[in-house]
Amino acid sequence: MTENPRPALGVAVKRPQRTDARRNFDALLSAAREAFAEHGTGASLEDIARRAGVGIGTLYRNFPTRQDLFDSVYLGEIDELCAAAVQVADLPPWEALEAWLQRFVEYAATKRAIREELNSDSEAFRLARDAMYAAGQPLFDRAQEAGVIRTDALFDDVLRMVSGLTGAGFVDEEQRTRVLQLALDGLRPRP
Amino acid sequence: MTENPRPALGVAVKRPQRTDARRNFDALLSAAREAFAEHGTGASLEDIARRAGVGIGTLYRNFPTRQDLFDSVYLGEIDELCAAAVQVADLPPWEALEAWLQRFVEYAATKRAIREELNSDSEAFRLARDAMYAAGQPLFDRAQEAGVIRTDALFDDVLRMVSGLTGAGFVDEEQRTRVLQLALDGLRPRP
DNA sequence: ACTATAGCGGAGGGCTGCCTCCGGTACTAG
DNA sequence: CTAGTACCGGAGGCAGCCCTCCGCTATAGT
Repeated sequence: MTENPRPALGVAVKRPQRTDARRNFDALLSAAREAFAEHGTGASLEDIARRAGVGIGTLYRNFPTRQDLFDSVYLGEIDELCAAAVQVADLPPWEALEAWLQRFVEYAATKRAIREELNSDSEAFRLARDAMYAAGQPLFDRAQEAGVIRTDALFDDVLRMVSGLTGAGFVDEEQRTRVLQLALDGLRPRP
Repeated sequence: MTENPRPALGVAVKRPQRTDARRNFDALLSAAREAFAEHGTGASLEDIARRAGVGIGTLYRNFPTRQDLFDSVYLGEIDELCAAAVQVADLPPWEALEAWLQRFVEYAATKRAIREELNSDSEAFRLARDAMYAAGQPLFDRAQEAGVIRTDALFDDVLRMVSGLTGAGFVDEEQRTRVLQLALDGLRPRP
């Protein structure tokens, strides 16, 4: 799960060579994932090191800045999300877009830090946003050309709408799905 | 603007008697409003005191806990928002609901702290949520009875959807309005 | 087995924020 | 004007976080 060496979105921190070092590296990554999800962007680095059962020095050696750690945790996942866009490509236009967005919300809903950062203008997240656009725009265009999305809607509108929904704190998964569908129905052409 | 003594939502901190003390009290409130909007719930209290040109002791005397300050800043405003629900009551059902929600988004969009807290389960914000429900539900019901809102939508869905949109970070006010309208269109009955 | 070295970890200095406490200030009533 | 007191403000103790530095340890190649 964490040992995937894929060069996510071009921003990378190199994984150490020695086996013990790799174990620590992975433990840090997974501790950070937890902490960021729980406390958002500002999670304590010392706490992350503690969770990982590792000295604070080890954290800093692997990830010199908070941003490095943050990027390592999330960019890979965003990458996967983008990849999911091609997996839905064989569905009908509307269903494909819907499925992808649903997956996006599902993913982001539990990641407080992602939500905080999504609207920020940090370097790495500009990349992430761009990637999301590159992945989603074709789905959107296809649906629009097929006439199942009103012509006055922009993909940017949709993405931001869905980003917002992501942080809305629903009572359960079911409501989340329901509301997303409600909102997406607003995209259909009015008769 | 800040000298309104209305007992907002029942949670209150009493405003001091002496004129100089009242000046400080108001200065704190307005500094806090700024700071909370800017840095969210975790804004530094010492910074707020500084902005208000007041000693930290004065802040703590007036607002013993962060929550007290927070409540004093926001509950009054929420109260106003609820009051706005009756002001739109003479519009047609759909337009009334739309206008009220639009106003809600407009208000909350600039208040980072509100967004953070809206989904929390803090005591005071349960009150606020309840008040919002009491204010908005009638608008919603009326629209639903008038047949301009699909029957499978719940008011809770709508409120959460709109809460979410509130934190979506749009490029400009125009986009915010547009997206909200898009999302709300999803509430209309499908032909 | 042995050694060179990649990697470890936590002590420590600096910083910021929280909150209390109390000597001093300045308003207001008379 | 004066006295009583409501109110001020910041020094100071505590806590948590950031980040660096360096003596020690465990690994990997021979």
